[in-house]
Amino acid sequence: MTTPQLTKNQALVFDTLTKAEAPLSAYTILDKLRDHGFRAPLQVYRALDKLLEYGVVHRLESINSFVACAHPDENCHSHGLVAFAICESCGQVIEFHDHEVDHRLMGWLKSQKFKAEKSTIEIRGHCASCAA
Amino acid sequence: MTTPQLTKNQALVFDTLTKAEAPLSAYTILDKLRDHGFRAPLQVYRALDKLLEYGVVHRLESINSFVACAHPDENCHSHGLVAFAICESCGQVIEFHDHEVDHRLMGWLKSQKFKAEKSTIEIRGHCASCAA
DNA sequence: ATCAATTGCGTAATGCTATAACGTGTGCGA
DNA sequence: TCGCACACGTTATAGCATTACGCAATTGAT
Repeated sequence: MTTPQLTKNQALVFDTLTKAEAPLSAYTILDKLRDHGFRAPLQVYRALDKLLEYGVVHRLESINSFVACAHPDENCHSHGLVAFAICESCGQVIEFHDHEVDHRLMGWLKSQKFKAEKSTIEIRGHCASCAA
Repeated sequence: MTTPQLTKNQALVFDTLTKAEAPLSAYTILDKLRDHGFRAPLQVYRALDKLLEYGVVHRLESINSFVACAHPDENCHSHGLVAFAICESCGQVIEFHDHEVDHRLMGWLKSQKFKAEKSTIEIRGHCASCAA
């Protein structure tokens, strides 16, 4: 699956996330885009939905925020599982793909006859710079 | 760490979660406990905070809900990582502990000099009964 | 070319999730 | 008995997400 041409709103949201150094909440994105004509949360959520669908943005469930995918080149949907380490001090996010973890979890799910659709792996703590 | 005697509110919330067949949101718990004198969200959240601290309840970040721990005997804080499979049809949750996954993730975190504090592994999909 | 279906967009209103900021009562050790 | 820690109760507010409605642009089959 290749990423289609982004619409104006989608491009604005994506650019905002790309330039940010930490995950942003939908409402933070909204505030940053008011000068570009954004007025309501739904404009952000609709763009985010598409960007998530295209796999160029990730949602961080544990902090209700969004980040641009760290692998602009490849499409993230092909990576299987993705894990995130989220620094609670500086907000920085490290993205991680591991086939071992993937394989192990999938094996367990299979043994339970569970059909996986979406997955979330998020570790919160402190990054190297912030861990005093 | 052993679980202290629960207060009245904590016990009410814990019982509600234990009897439920699926995860409950804080507000759902609140509604179920109105007859027992609960009137405000904070009463629920305060009880939940303690129950989470004691390790007898888990928070499911991806669906903003809470479940009683599936291992009443042992204390969940000792298990290291916990993974959940959440059925999007029936709401049932399967809890899972795996040292392999644990070890692998911890290894990666260590290589990044990242100090982990809280972790979330949640897989959403359909359980054996619901996957038509 | 036209009509229908799809998709994106804008706005307002609403609902759900979580916390802040008060103050009260109770038990307990110094 | 004073001070502290902790649980509790209430009100208000902040933060996150969706529902519902209507319009505009695009596509694509007839």
